[in-house]
Amino acid sequence: MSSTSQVSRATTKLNKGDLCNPSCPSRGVLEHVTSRWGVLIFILLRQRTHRFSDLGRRVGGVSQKMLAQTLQNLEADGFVTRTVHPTVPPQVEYGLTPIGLEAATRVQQLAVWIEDITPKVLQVRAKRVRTPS
Amino acid sequence: MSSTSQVSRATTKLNKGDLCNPSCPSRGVLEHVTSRWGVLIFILLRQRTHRFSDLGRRVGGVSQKMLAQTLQNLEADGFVTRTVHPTVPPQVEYGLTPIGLEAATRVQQLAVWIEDITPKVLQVRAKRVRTPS
DNA sequence: CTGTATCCTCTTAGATACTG
DNA sequence: CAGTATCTAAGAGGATACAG
Repeated sequence: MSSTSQVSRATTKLNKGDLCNPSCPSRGVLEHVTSRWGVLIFILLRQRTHRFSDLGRRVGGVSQKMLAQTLQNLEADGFVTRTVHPTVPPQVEYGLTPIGLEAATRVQQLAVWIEDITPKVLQVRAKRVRTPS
Repeated sequence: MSSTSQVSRATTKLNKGDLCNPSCPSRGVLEHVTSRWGVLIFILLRQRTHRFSDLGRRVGGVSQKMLAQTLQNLEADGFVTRTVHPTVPPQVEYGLTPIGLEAATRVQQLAVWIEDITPKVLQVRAKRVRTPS
């Protein structure tokens, strides 16, 4: 508990291809980006900016809590912008930073590919249900 | 439990860009591929085939249970091959199918990019800690 | 409208022990 | 070696109520 020297070195040092290391900070970033709701938020924000309730309505099955939490993570990482319009009632606009747009593009490319091959995956899954031997 | 008509229609129909729909099957596939351990397994298997304990050693922080579970998911989806060599002691070789290789390549591209921008993300996070206003 | 706070449930995931 | 089974702890996540 008291040996911090190793830890501090581990968290400040960023080795390439070190994702398999549990203390690699990139792992946290990757998990934010590829998180269940993060992916969908990226895809929606890439089309246009959205308001909070907007996102809540379009992302099927998300709760307010997880929506807020995911948005805060992505904002803290510098992917998402949060703009408060001083109107009444309050209106908050979520968008993407330049780096967020790049992330969104990459994530969506992966998502589109997944959608493309999903039929094939479903076929494979279905076959595996057959009685083996 | 007995009304299968609605469900079967929902699961067989694959609309493009329908990821926001909670019942879209692509969401499950995407979650397998981008899962915490799935990403790392893809990256390792892209280099070469690995044995079970091999993966367990190289993927930092994974338990046998999660390793087996993730591998089974990816195998059931048709991304990962599992070859049992009838030796003693038993030896099981995990590798990638053609479609798995494609997935691994895309996943790794994303991972590499994340590693690239992680320093920037850490800077943003650090700044947010400063006293606001 | 945009959240936060609380409570509560259910899944995930790790540790350990055990089997073929 | 390559898993499975079981137990348990921690966290994800949802519903509701409430605040600014």
